[in-house]
Amino acid sequence: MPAPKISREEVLDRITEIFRQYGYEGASLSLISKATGLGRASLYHHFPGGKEEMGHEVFRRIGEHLDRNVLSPLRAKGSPKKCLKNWTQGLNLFYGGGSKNCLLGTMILSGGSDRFSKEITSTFRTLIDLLSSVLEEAKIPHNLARRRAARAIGEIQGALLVSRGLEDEGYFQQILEDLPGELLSVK
Amino acid sequence: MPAPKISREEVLDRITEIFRQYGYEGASLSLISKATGLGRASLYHHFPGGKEEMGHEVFRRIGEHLDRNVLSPLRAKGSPKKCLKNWTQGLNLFYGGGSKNCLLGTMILSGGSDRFSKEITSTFRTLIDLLSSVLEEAKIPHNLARRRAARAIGEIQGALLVSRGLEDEGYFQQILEDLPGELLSVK
DNA sequence: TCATTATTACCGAACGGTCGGTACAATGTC
DNA sequence: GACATTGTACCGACCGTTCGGTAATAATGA
Repeated sequence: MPAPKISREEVLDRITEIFRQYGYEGASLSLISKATGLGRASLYHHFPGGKEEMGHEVFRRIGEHLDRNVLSPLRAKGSPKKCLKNWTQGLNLFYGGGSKNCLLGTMILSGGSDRFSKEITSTFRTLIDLLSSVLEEAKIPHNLARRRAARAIGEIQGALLVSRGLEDEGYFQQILEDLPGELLSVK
Repeated sequence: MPAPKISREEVLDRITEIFRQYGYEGASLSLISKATGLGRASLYHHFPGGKEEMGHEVFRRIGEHLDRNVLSPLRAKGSPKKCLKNWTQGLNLFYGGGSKNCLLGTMILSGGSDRFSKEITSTFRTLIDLLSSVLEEAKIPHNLARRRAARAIGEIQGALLVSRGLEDEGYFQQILEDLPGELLSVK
């Protein structure tokens, strides 16, 4: 076989970036072709299922990235406070300090909601489960932990959206800074 | 002149619904034509500027709705607590209990961000200004009031998005219920 | 009062262009 | 030669938009 110009994972990363920026409907094959350097035919060779298959693969890939860069701190041993600090740091990097959209949000509001509802809900659930388990480790009662975790996930999504709406990335950073303290507050 | 089949404001309301559901790019003229009962060509009679003019008009119209149904409680005389309660009630109605997208969020993440950035930022700013002024009336220091108000707007957006992601409208309701208390807490 | 004229509302058909997707021959590597 | 990979050329469907034309009402003048 001829040496691929570019690895499959690298292809997926670039497609991810297009989906993230333009949403599912806005991510045209022309854009994807340009971003990957692959012609239409090549794209269909790698993803016979077309755009929809690309979408599913992108979710798989983003799951890996999320796991490695964002979720891993939540699984690490160490004080909950430290865990959460590392988590928000990971989030900040993952979202480019507030400059990058979240693929989940973009997909939900740009026509991918029906196609990828399974991936979307399960990703949100994983996030909430993991976060709330850290809170429980900090002696926060189960129900409260779950409520706070769910709320925090919403806050992050909202912060990404509003910081874009206000054209002020500082907004995202602010929310992120305050999160660990509020999640662990005894109130 | 022949009697219009449908009033301009009614037309705008239906177009708004399409934009809200499908986003700017996803809202095709065919969809809009179907929703309004007007042929594609007729739409250009009412909106010579085409889809983009429709977008701007939709923002004007949604501004009116927002003002009447959501913002007015914040301007009313009365205890801040009462104001906020009425506000969240208005929000709940406005967003169909969490079942309807927010036009702002949808536009931001579906290709309308550049075209309508002026409308989007100014709407967010108005919301934050008004909300924070209510908090200041409740003796909350200026800076804290502004931070809490901004955070609340983000939470609402996040709640709408995540409730869709989790396919659980209860999530939105929950956030909404807790908001007034947290905005006014002395902590 | 009644025909005439403007004005307005609307639509069918078509424009050039892009969409996601496919058929197939050519290429390069083993 | 076998086979994975790719470029080219193409498809029908739909995109936002425009044009030519029709029909209904309002305003006009005799």
